[in-house]
Amino acid sequence: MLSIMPERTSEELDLLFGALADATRRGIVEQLAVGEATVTELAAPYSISLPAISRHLKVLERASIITRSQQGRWRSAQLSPTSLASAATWLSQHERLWAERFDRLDDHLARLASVQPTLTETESQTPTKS
Amino acid sequence: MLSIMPERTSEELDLLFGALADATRRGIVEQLAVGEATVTELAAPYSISLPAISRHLKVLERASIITRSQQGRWRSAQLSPTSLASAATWLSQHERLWAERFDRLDDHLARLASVQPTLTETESQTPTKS
DNA sequence: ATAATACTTAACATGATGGTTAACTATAGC
DNA sequence: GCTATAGTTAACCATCATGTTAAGTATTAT
Repeated sequence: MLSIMPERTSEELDLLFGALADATRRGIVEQLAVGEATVTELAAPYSISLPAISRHLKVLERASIITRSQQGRWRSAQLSPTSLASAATWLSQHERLWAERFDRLDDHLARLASVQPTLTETESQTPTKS
Repeated sequence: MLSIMPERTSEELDLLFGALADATRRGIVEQLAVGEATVTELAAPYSISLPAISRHLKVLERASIITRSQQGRWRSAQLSPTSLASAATWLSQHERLWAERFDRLDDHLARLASVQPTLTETESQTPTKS
């Protein structure tokens, strides 16, 4: 398999998936997907304290999901280029072993690539036995 | 036949990503990708106790990553059809916002799709764990 | 019936998480 | 210099996670 992404160690994957296993942190990632933001901006949607946000950011940074920079007294966070892809790669590698399921994901991704989809559609759940 | 995954609640994503944030559990998923296996078989590669494995399986089950069945006194685990796709979907939806990175992943997936193996065998258990 | 096998559940120790408030650092503005 | 602003670090607390061993359940084998 062509290596686009560097091999992640097990610990790196622990950090990566672990960082995503929290709603606040996923929210921050979503917010950062729109664009770079300061800590206070990132904290705004939540009712938790700034130190709590600060620590969430540290978790995301340790997982290489974000990078941080400072200008003046403002520190901004931005999404790291390849991070989430590592998680996606792990998933796709294991999904690959279920052919139809993989196809479905691939189809899904292909559509996402082309246009902005309307995200509600009845789905046909076909339980496939291995 | 676009099958967008069902919307996952935040808690479901917590469980999903949280379950993958552990090397032993990812190992179990990898093992199950080869085929269904019993608890003892799944435990074999690891130096931890059976109760520990048993609990890991419960975590994976709660995250809907696996399902379990019982025949006689043997309980086997099998990968659940749509589970990992939910995580992959979340990732792809957020990756989408970085065009080139997404394209790279999409390309990657497309290549995987073309070399797709058909792995529909029964019980070939090979405890090769690293 | 008894014993072995394949697990699970219970009880417990320990460390990691996620939140808090209080105190600290550093820059910006007056 | 003084004060407000932006953020981090420290200390603490409650809860969850992950491992252990011991005991329990259910099925297979003798």
